[in-house]
Amino acid sequence: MPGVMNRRLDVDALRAMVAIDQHGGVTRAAEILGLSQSAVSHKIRRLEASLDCEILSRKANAPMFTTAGQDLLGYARRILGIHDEAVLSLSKSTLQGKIALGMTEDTTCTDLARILGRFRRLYPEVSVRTKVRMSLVLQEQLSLGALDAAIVQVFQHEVRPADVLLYRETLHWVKSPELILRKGEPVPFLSFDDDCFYRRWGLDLGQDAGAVFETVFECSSAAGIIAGVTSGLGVALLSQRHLQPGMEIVDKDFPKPPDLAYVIRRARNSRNPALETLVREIEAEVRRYGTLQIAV
Amino acid sequence: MPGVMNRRLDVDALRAMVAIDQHGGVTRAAEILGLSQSAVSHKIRRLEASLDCEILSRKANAPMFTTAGQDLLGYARRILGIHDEAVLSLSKSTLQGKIALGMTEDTTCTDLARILGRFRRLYPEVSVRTKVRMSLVLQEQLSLGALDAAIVQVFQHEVRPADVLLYRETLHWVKSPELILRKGEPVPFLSFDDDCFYRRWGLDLGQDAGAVFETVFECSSAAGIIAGVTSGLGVALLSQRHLQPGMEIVDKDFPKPPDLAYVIRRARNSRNPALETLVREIEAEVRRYGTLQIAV
DNA sequence: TGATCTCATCGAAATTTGTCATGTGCAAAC
DNA sequence: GTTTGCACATGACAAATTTCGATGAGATCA
Repeated sequence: MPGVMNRRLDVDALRAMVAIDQHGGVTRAAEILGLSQSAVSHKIRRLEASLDCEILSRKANAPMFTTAGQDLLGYARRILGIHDEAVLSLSKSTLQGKIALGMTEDTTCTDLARILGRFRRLYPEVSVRTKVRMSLVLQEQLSLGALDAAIVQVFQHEVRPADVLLYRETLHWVKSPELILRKGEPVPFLSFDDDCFYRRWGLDLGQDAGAVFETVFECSSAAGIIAGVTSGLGVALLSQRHLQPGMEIVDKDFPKPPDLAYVIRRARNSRNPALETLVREIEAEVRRYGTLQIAV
Repeated sequence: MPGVMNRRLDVDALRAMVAIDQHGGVTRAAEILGLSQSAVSHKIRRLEASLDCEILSRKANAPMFTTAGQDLLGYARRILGIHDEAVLSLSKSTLQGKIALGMTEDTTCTDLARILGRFRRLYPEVSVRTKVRMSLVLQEQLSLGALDAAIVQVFQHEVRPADVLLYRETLHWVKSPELILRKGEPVPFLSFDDDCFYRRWGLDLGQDAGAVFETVFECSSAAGIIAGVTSGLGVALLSQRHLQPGMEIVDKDFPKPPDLAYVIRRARNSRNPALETLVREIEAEVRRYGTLQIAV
């Protein structure tokens, strides 16, 4: 049995435990942490060896964590809380200035509010003003210099080297099971408004693949599109996060849409240390929790 | 500047910081932690690089820690407190049994009481009985099997492989500045009683080196010897911890005594898991705080 | 000035961590 | 029953990090 002196809990291993709990497994936690599945497995193994007790249950139909694992999770959260507070506190510098940050409706959520709130407490001399618009508008305002940075959706292949990738999403074709699509007839399409770049991709699709799309409903909010789908009004393109239990995925009937990427995009020639710090904070938080929770 | 994601504070580096603060320097902290001085120096350097701020002040006549370093010390203590509690809590097992522990008067202190108190709370089924005796008595009782373990003083060269070394001490020859030693006359010697192994070494010295020692005062407590020295009654051998501001160190006038070691010594054939756990707890605590504080 | 002490730095050895490939177990589908 | 897919574990090894010992640099004291 290792002596007490040999028992040192690695902060990153504790963070891995919390990620496993948060995301429901070793493999998903590994993705979030940017490690391989086996690295995370090794970390847990090393914790278990160090403490000489089991943390994850290896039995079927058992909770993921053992009782000891649950106890350690509690300690882990406390340690990580102080650790992260220490890191933030000591990183505090005399940053100042103004930041104009854009975001889309579906990234306007409590997670981001918490990030911004903490940022304000740490850097009271920095003023952050946020604008909520759709992605194409945000991109235009970036190029006009009206925004310093924005969290936008782009297609995976449109990600730029200077973008900070937050996470990716898959788009799905969805409809209600009660909606019957007849061959040879135009497909009723539920569309976000002109500023949604999904819509353009969907309409271009109508020409390229021979399928005919008829826009029967336009709405600028995801909630509206979701309601339209569940009412059986038509077919829509929705990201994975927006899927509802009663929806039918009909990806096989239509061309596969490219993956989406959520990125922080900065205005060109932006050399603002405060902005860099904010970007880093947002990136770190997303890395820890995986996504920015949807507001729906 | 490193992103927030790269900032991970190593628990052992934080522990090194606390040891530096506690013991007044990198070199002493390294001894306590069982590392080389350069390893501790590297640890601090890595913390500083990770946080991109200075922790130790490298200026003369400045406090050891910078302001940021002081802040981080506070966090470090909180993190280590939770960390160590987690380790102890998860190590709790169904230990039981009886332990007879011996200790010398000068290790009977609040530190050890705290250790024993915590041990009792974690392992309520284990009964610990303590006896306070001088080192030679304790060693005899160990060999008789009357004790399971004891914290004893031995000369450095008498440390056994199975002993758990807690810390070392230097012995000094001391007297009061008002005591004048005349050449050719016997040296007045203040002696612990027959059970103190210092005394035997000191009397043997009288034969080996030609100096003549005359025992003018016997006392079994360190406090008594200290009082005799400060009263100018004679010369005594005292450990570093017992030195008082008004004492004059006269090491150059007498042969250099061997260093002392405080060890946990176990009875032979002792195979008690509870005892092993207690030994590890004591060892860990001493490693964290350096010494067991004197009771004087 | 020389001696001593403390911490920093360098080069290399030792240790730890992460990756890749593969193994193992379980559940679902056929 | 077999096959397939998914999740985590394990082994070998490379990469990264930490530690050691030697030495350098600076400060202090006699």
